[in-house]
Amino acid sequence: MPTHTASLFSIATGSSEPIYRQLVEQVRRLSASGQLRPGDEMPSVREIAQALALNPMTVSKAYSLLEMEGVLARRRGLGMVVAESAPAQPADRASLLRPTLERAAVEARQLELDPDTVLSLFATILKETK
Amino acid sequence: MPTHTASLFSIATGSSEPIYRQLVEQVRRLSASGQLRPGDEMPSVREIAQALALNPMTVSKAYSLLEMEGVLARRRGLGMVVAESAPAQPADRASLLRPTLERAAVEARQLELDPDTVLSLFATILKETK
Amino acid sequence: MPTHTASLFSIATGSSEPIYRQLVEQVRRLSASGQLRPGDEMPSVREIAQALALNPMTVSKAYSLLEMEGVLARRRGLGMVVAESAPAQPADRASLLRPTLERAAVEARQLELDPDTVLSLFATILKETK
Amino acid sequence: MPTHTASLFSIATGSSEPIYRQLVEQVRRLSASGQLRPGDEMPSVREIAQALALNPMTVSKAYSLLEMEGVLARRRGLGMVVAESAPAQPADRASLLRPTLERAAVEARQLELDPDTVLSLFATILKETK
DNA sequence: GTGGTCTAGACCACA
DNA sequence: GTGGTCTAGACCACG
Repeated sequence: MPTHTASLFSIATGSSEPIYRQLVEQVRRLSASGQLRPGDEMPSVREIAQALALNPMTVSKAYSLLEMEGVLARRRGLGMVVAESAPAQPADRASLLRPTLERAAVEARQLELDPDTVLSLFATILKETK
Repeated sequence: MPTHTASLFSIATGSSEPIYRQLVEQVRRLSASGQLRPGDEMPSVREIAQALALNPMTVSKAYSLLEMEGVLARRRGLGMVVAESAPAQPADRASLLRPTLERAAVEARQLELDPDTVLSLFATILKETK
Repeated sequence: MPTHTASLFSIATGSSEPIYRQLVEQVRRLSASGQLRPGDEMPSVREIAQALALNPMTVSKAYSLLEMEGVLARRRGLGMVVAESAPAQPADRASLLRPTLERAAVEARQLELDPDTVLSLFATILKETK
Repeated sequence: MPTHTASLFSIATGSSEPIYRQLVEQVRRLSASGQLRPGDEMPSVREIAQALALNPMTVSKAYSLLEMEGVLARRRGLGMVVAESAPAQPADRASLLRPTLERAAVEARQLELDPDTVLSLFATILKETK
């Protein structure tokens, strides 16, 4: 199933997070959650670059990294597709979230915040985000 | 009350986060959590630089930013102290944690993870970190 | 509209005012007076550094402060531009001059100088400066 | 006539202007305007330091500079007095104000402000300050 | 003693 | 190409 829209992605050019990394992580998550499935065709570099007003090199760099990771595969003359071996197990999904949660835990400890307080705050935020 | 130890700080030189920013955020959290209180004398630039094997200018940059933020105050010729107006309310402490939690919530949603799963994972990580 | 000349700036290396601050204040005034307009590309750090025979880090420090102030914006990998939100109203221009005028007024009062004398002296100086 | 009060001076420790320089300039102006007259005894270093909560070295540095300038004179065993030769002509008084006015003129020019606008603004400020 | 500024020169991340 | 970070080492102003 081809993926026609470049609007899959939402890029914050003002963010401190590099653009290419935003792209990489979004594709990684879309793949892990099954919203992108093995065999899906990715939009071309040029298409994404134009749609998001980015430098094509930036998009290309993201694709290259995703290819090295095994999330995407390059099909000569056909563009990039989601790799057949792309992992989508729940366990992996959770592991993608772990680094951010660990960072939050460290910050909470430095702030000497009570774990229960932190958990209930996080629960509230999770509901707001839903 | 003077602050004698430069071991207040733990720096990860290998991190992608700039050293001066690690220092800024640690002081900000120590102040917000009340571990540094208004009037406390900060260790001198040279002291921290030597203790952490950093260039004095790196430490100085962190101090300058903290002064601009209003967390620290400069006593000319005498060193830096925690500013009298430095905020330390619990509400502020939680707000310092919010951005990271919000980011985690967005990532969880993109991964289509169940909120309860996420919360229990976070609870586990909080215990590990304690 | 790109800004081609680094000769926008005039630096007094002998002054007691730090170079980076001279740069900051000049950009601030050029922006407030409309000589630099939102979207204008600033000369690169290296370009200014070479033109004025300064260390690039000195220029970079000025740019960083201006970015924090919201006068300039960073386009990653592309250089700095004048921020869209940079203020340029006449009211603001006058307010930028006020502190110096207030200081002069206080000094005049301490010297017990007649206001009319002071004003005519200032008028003369304004003509000389023009 | 002895000068008993150290409250002659108002020091802003938070100002960017060095304390010793604030002292120097205030004495200079008080002398130029005749509020301090030749032969007047100045408060002792210790007295000023205690009254204003300053480091005695800071006060001493100011006195030394004023002595070098010829504004004050040291009378062994008697402390500092205002020098007999201390100038108080109106011309000198105005010249003490000139640097600040020149700075204001330069800033006004850089802001491309109309001289008449600047003058009327200054007139207003002078009235407020009176 | 304190912090502030500047230089020269290196390396990195980003587009 | 762009700006960001860091080091090593110097000098200065302040108290």
